[in-house]
This record gives sequence, structure tokens and C-alpha cells, in this order.
Amino acid sequence: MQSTEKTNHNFVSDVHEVAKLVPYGRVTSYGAIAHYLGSRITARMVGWAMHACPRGVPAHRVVNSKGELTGKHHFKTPDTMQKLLEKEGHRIVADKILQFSEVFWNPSAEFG
DNA sequence: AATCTGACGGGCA
DNA sequence: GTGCCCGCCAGAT
Repeated sequence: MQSTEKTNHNFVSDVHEVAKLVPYGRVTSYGAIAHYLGSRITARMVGWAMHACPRGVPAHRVVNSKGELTGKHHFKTPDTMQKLLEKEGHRIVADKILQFSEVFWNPSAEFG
């Protein structure tokens, strides 16, 4: 059947939903969300989806696979992301979350 | 219409 | 550890 769908940015809202599931005091990565959503979604797609994250999505809890705050420039100010994370109890040095593996939250491990 | 880029990540030299 | 390449999709120029 010929689907008349032109844009499939259905995954965009999926990304936002998963991001909302990240618990307070925890963080996840773009790649983890991508893997959870399926192999056709890559970390880069997740990053792209986050540029339009609606209010209520804790975008600051999504960092790259090394725990670095690579998306901080997309917040109101470049230090907003770090501020929010520190407020949630995280330790950040040089835009990098310390003990990242201990606060990392993996959606695939929780649901899949 | 074609090309480059982007909040990324894994693999390989 | 460093550096380059590939993949995936949509938007911008």
C-alpha cells in the first residue's frame, strides 16, 4: 500500500516522551534513547529531535555517551544545563558529569 | 535540485 | 588515546 505519509517525524515525539521518563537525579544519552526507539533512529536523530523539545521535557538530562553537556548551547544560556544538573545533585567539571555511569539511566534496561 | 550540517556513536587504522 | 568514516533523517542555504 502506498502510504501517503510524507514526514515521519513521529519519532520526534517518541524522543520527547522517553526524555520525560528520565528520573530526577538521573541522566541518559542520545544514543541510549536512539537504541531504545529502534535501529533506524540514530543518536543524531535524537539530537535533532531535541531542538524542538516542548516545555516539560528535561532536556538537560540528556547528554552524550561520555557524559558531556554537548547540548548546553541550546539552552537559554550556556550554563543553564549545568546549573540544572548541579541542582539535581550532579557534579560537573569541564562540562562533563562525574561518575556518569552511576547516574546513567538506560530506557532499554528499564523497559526492554 | 544538490550539498552540507547537526544536541551522536560505534568501528577501525 | 587520536583521527577518520559511515549511518540515519530533516532542515537550511
